[in-house]
Amino acid sequence: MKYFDFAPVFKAMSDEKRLKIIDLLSNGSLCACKILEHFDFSQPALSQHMKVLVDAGLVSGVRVGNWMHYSLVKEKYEEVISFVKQISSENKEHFCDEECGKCK
Amino acid sequence: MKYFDFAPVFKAMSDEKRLKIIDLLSNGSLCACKILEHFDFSQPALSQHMKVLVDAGLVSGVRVGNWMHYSLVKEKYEEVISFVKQISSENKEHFCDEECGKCK
DNA sequence: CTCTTCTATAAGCATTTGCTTATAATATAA
DNA sequence: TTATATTATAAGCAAATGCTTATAGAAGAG
Repeated sequence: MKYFDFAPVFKAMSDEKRLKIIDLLSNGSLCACKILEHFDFSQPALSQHMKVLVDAGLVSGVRVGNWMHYSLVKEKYEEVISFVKQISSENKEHFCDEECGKCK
Repeated sequence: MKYFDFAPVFKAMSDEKRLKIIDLLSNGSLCACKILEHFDFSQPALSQHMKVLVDAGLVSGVRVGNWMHYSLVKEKYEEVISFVKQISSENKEHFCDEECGKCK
């Protein structure tokens, strides 16, 4: 089942600061140094957060000279939305379609 | 910003087994013992997973005699969907609406 | 080249997570 | 009551997470 692929995506979204980073990037790309201004932690900490977001496919980064420009991968959020719709909806194939015999 | 409230929800969804539990419950409620049949881990491990899902508001549990009947809180998934839409969409108020001065 | 700026990586550490086994709590049945 | 079945909690442990400081790498300016 493809939801195995989404666990790392939700893990990347399970941190308040990373959600804030996503929000910051929603109106357009920003360089790392600009994102860092919104937080109290160190530059390496941000670099690690960005790596988590990039590895999850939620954010992409391109180097422009000395700066890393990060931006949202919009399609990924569409995928997340349709996944949440699918996993929570009835009338689809899933693992347990037999009755629960134990529970009377 | 309300996305601070969603970090725990995504944390609950950041585990493959818990996503599988959500999928199992999508066609109707199941008792814990029936859910457990789909996994290799112990009964206490499942109990802890269910607690995470219930605490996040993704699943509700009611005791029926000896059994706990778990079911999805459908509205919560609608909330998650609209949150993902909102956080990834442009043209909304967010933290950083000034230009990135450093990045020329 | 050297120097500076921006970003990434390495190592260390405290906290959290996810499991285990053992035990307790809850509810039914005899 | 006692016995059984289902679920929850406690304690312990290995692995993962998120931060720190120190260092390294990458790119532009002089």
